[in-house]
Amino acid sequence: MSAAKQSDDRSGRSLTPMHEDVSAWYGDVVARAELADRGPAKGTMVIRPYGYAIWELLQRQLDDRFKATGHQNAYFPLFIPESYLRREAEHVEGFAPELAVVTHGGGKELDEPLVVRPTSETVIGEMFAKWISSYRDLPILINAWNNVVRWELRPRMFLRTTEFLWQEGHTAHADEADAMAETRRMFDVYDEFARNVAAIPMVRGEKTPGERFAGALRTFTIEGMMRDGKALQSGTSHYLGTNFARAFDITFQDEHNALQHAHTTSWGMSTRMIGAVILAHGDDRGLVLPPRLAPHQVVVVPIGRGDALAGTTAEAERLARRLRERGVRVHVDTRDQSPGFKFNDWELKGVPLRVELGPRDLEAGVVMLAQRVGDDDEDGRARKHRLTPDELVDGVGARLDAYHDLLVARAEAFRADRSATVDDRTTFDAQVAVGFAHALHCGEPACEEAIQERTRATPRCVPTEGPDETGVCIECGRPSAYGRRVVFARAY
RNA sequence: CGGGGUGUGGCGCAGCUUGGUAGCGCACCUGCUUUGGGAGCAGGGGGUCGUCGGUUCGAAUCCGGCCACCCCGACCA
Repeated sequence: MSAAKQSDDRSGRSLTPMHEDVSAWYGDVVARAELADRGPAKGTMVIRPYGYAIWELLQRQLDDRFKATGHQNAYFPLFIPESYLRREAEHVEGFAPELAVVTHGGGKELDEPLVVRPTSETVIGEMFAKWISSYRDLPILINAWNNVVRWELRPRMFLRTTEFLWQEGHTAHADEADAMAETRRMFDVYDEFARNVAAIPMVRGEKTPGERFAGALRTFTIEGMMRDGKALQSGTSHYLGTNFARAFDITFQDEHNALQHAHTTSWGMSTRMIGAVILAHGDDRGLVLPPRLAPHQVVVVPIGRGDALAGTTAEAERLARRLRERGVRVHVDTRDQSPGFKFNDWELKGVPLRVELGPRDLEAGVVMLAQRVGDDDEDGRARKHRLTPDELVDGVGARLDAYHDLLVARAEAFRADRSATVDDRTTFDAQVAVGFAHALHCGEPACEEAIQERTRATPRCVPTEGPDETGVCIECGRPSAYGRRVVFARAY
């Protein structure tokens, strides 16, 4: 980034405007909202308390969904013998370029190098083989919360770092139908989670062969649209067939004494989802957090000086206690800063609701309420509404829910505005420059590459829902594949 | 790996052309005054100028090597 394109005042108070330079804006927000810092080694990231609090909320709500669908958590090792990766041909090929390999330990060269897991299909396959011998052992439904390492050439905070946190689900089933049902079930869980927790409407679909997970037969993905019109893959669910079962001897005896290979699945969502939240909802004032992921859903700012401040602070604490009783995450900002500073700071940090409580309010028995987005005045500032403490406390749950719905509706409207069905190349090229293009495609990898070469757009997915349609490929004119339109976009 | 940049207090930068031993803004500390949209004044702390070597009486500045990081492409959750 050239110095000239950066904000005039990156050290000061203003963020780089999003329309000016999304990349600089993103970096500013991550730093100034105290989500994360760069680690000392290239591509590494320190997740700061505010950012980690978001991750914990995400983690908990996603984990609840895994438990509700019958999964159990377990932990598998960080180090994997290098030879394991080689056992599944496509899998090695896919991951070889981004592996970190440990060659020395305890001051000695290792007999066999150890790979730092880029994902755990192989170790888990090995363990499944040990644990499974009968159809009665199936299905086995496991999830692991861990860190993985993929050597990245071009890191970007949260979106693509060398080490990242995620969960990886791994299951084994007696037959294809059961494994496919699992693949789709978790795909639905991710989609539902993205919408109902992260407030991001997703395009649901299946990856084209070229974009599939290395070693998978089918890969399902949820793709969100970011504020710059680019797509972000936010969760994937794979049907692995018997590929890993054959590579790791995951076999069982069925009801008829016949030896069979298990059908496996895997599915993951990562800290990248935090990047999705930043890029899907943020604006020129900074972060915009969906209430279910906001570490503070409400911030109360007491105003005044001297005795008056002591009075408003005491009242703010009382109010906070009442809100907490309703299960709301509240923070009272008692820092020695001006009110104006705090308003801007919490807007930057994306807090959904702000309550101001000054001497005049205390006198009148009211509080002032402002919300982060969706209710601005002509000057682009949040409108302030006068409420009694009772009204605030009684209405806060509904207000947060409405705010969540507002974020979803806003993101849907934005996506609709930036999506189009296109049938000619000129329109296609213009469309992928600003958003999603729904187009017919022949399915040939070479043709996908030609499109990417020219427009930097890739097929994101073949939507799972939507009308059947056939015709000719937008690029080469040959008959279309998939029986559906394909969503093309530039992607993170 | 290709292309483009940058390395100077915590952050952002100036100084380098024309060598003379480091400065500005923000942040930080202290005090007083302030507090309804990023407070003011005064005082103060903090930097072997990425690194190694060379030139020179003297190097942030000139020369050479090395290293690191950032941005744009190819790979990826």
